[in-house]
Amino acid sequence: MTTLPLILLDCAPAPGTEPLARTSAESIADLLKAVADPTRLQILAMIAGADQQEACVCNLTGPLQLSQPTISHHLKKLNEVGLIDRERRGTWVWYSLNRARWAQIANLFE
Amino acid sequence: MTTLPLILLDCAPAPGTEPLARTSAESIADLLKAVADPTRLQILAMIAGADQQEACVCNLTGPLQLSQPTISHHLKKLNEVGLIDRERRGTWVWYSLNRARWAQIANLFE
DNA sequence: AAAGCTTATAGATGATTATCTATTTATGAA
DNA sequence: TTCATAAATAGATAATCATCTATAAGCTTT
Repeated sequence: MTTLPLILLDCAPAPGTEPLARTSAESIADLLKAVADPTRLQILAMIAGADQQEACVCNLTGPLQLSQPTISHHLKKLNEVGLIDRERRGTWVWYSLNRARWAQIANLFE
Repeated sequence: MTTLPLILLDCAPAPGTEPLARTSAESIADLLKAVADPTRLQILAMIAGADQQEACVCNLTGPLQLSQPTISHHLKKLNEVGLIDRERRGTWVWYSLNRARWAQIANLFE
C-alpha cells in the first residue's frame, strides 16, 4: 500500500506563501507607523478639517495639550514619510495633507 | 485707519479644527499599530497569498526565520484587533484574514 | 496514560519612541 | 542691531514592544 506524501500536510511553508520582501515590508511599516499614533491621527484630522486644509504648529499645541517641541516632533515624523507637506510663510510654518501619499495607504488595504 | 483683527491670524486653534476625540484616535491607533510592523505585514501577505487564504503557525516560522513564540505573539496581536480569525483544527491552529476588518482600514484613508 | 507534536504563555532583555525641559535657529518688527 | 515670536533641535527619561529561551497547555495516537 502506498501512502500519501504526508510531508505536504505537515509543517512547511504553505504553497504560494512567498513572504513579502523584508525591505518592502519595512518601508510600508515605516509609513504605517507614522499614522499608528493617536496624537498624529489627531493632528492629521485637524489639518484635514482646517480652513485651507493646513495648520501651523501653534494651531495644534492648544487643542492637543502638548508642548510645542512634541508637536514639532510629530509633524516631522509625518513629513518624513511624505504624509504632510511643509511650507514656511514668514514666521509660521504651515503643514498640509499630501493627498497622493494618503491615497497610497488606502491602496494598501484594497 | 482700522486694522484687521490680527488675533485671528495669530496663534490659536484654526477654525474647524476640533480634534479627533482622544479615545477614537487611540482605538484607531491600536488597529493601525497592529499592521505597522514589518513582520506582521509579511504574515498578512503570506496568509492572503496562501491556498484557502489561511496559514498555521508552523507555515510561517520557516520562511520568516523567527521563533515559534515570536510568530504566535504576532498572530495574537493581529487577532486581538480582529484582523485575523483563529480556528483550531486538531493539533494545528489556522489563521485567516478578516476581510471586513481589513476593509475598515481602507475606509479610514478614503 | 504516556509520548509526541503544535501552539500559547511567562519572563527577560535590548531597542524604539513619545514626551518633557532647555536651547538654538529663523523670521519679522522696532 | 536688538527684541520678540515661531519652530526646530538636543538631550534625558519612562514606557512600549519585538524578540528570545524555557515552560505549559492542547490535541492525537498508541
